[in-house]
Amino acid sequence: MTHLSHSVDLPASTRRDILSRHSTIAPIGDTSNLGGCLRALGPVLNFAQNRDIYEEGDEADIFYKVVSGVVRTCKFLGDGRRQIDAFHIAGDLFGLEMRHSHSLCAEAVSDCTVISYRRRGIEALAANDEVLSRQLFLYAMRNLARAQEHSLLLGRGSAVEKVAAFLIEVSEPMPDAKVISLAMTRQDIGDYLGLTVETVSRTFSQLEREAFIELPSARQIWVKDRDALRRLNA
Amino acid sequence: MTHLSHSVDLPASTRRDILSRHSTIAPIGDTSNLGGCLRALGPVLNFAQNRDIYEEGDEADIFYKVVSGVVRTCKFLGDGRRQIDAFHIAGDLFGLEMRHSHSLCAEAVSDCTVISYRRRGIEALAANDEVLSRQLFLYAMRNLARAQEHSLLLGRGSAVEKVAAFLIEVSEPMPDAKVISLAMTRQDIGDYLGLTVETVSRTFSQLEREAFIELPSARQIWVKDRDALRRLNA
DNA sequence: CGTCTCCTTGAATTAGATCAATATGTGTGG
DNA sequence: CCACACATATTGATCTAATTCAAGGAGACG
Repeated sequence: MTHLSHSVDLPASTRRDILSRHSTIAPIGDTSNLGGCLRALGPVLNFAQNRDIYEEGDEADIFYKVVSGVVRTCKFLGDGRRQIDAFHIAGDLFGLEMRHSHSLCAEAVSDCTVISYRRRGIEALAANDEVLSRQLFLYAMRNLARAQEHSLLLGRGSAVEKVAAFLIEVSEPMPDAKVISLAMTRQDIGDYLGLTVETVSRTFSQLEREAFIELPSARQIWVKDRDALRRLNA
Repeated sequence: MTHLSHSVDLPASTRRDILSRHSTIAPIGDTSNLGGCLRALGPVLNFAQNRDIYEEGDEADIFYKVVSGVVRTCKFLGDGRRQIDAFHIAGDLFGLEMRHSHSLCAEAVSDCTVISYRRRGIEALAANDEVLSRQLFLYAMRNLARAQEHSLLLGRGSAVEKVAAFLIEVSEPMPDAKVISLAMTRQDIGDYLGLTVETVSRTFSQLEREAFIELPSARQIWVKDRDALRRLNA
């Protein structure tokens, strides 16, 4: 569900992909049944790493589903401070809005492939399809519940609690993976958790020192004991 | 929209109500068209100040609309830290969930009156009513957009920015009111903004010193220049 | 090999938290 | 009506978690 995770193999792959090609099967994610209702509606698009998919304020007549790679949706303050709302992985929908302009922007964390859908299309369908319209409602409610959970973390969590929650979140969709490959930078993680890069880095080091995780490389994380991490969150 | 605001006159009014009886007309709030679809379904309930309406984990077969007074919905961490998700005023819906247990708890900030609805009822109606099901979707999306906006504040805002945003939020539904009566304590405001009571109090004092607001009493706030406050948020 | 981006670590700083004391206000019971 | 108790608010003094500033290090790529 709009989770954050590692990059997966890409059609237009660059050299950097070879390194992050750990190719675990991507989970279905947020879309669940909604995905079924939407199959084969739109064209496929590719975005290179760090490319904007859309900006805040852009017309929101199209929304997207991630096929591969990772997408971040975020908001900015006037002076450039950024808050990442969510990381989206294969199967997740993003960019579906109520208003006709986007309230967040979307950027490619890694090179990625997405499918686009016309919003008018889904609205027309939903009007005659009670299953689809229920799925739409559930989609929004699921994201809402997620946002509320994240608010608790942002408002009341310590740095350790935030990072621990992040690690649980990224490791959840792949419970059997020994090592998780992160597609995002420390800066991204900081902007997701309301921390600075330095604090994220220090907290990773601390968790490694305290034997909760191991860091074979900066972007590779071995979560040694997920339950112990979970216990860090009160 | 799930806003925070002053207490209004109550059926079972206590002495304290007489003091906060500034009786501005309560705005329609979050419900908008959804309200129309739901008229006259459930019984009316009264809750005294600080009473629980439901707790996190309770069965979510009923949801509510505020008739008068203010309700807070919140989450807790194991050690008692609290994050208030929203304050709900007259016209706002709360407690409508996707799962069959509540993911937040709801408490009466002031004495309040609410109407209850059966969830099964609305689900049955929505299946045959495309207008209602669209309203439900929009209701969820509106709350989602609100939660995302709030995350930016929680994750990246300073104390002054948070308090300023809060003041704008409470004063928005009553643009003509000279003085706003707050139903909630400094603790409530702190738990909404991810701050301590002391920081909220200090920030109020600071904003008064800097002439953005005036505080005739702790719960009465005169927002002297809303646009100036807005400029505090980058 | 040099450059660039990302990451880590250390030292100094600070915004906000914590601790503590006082004030204000409201409701209670004599 | 006053005296007291209890909630809530304010303010000051300290402390600390996280930020900021600064310096290196480690990959990745041309």
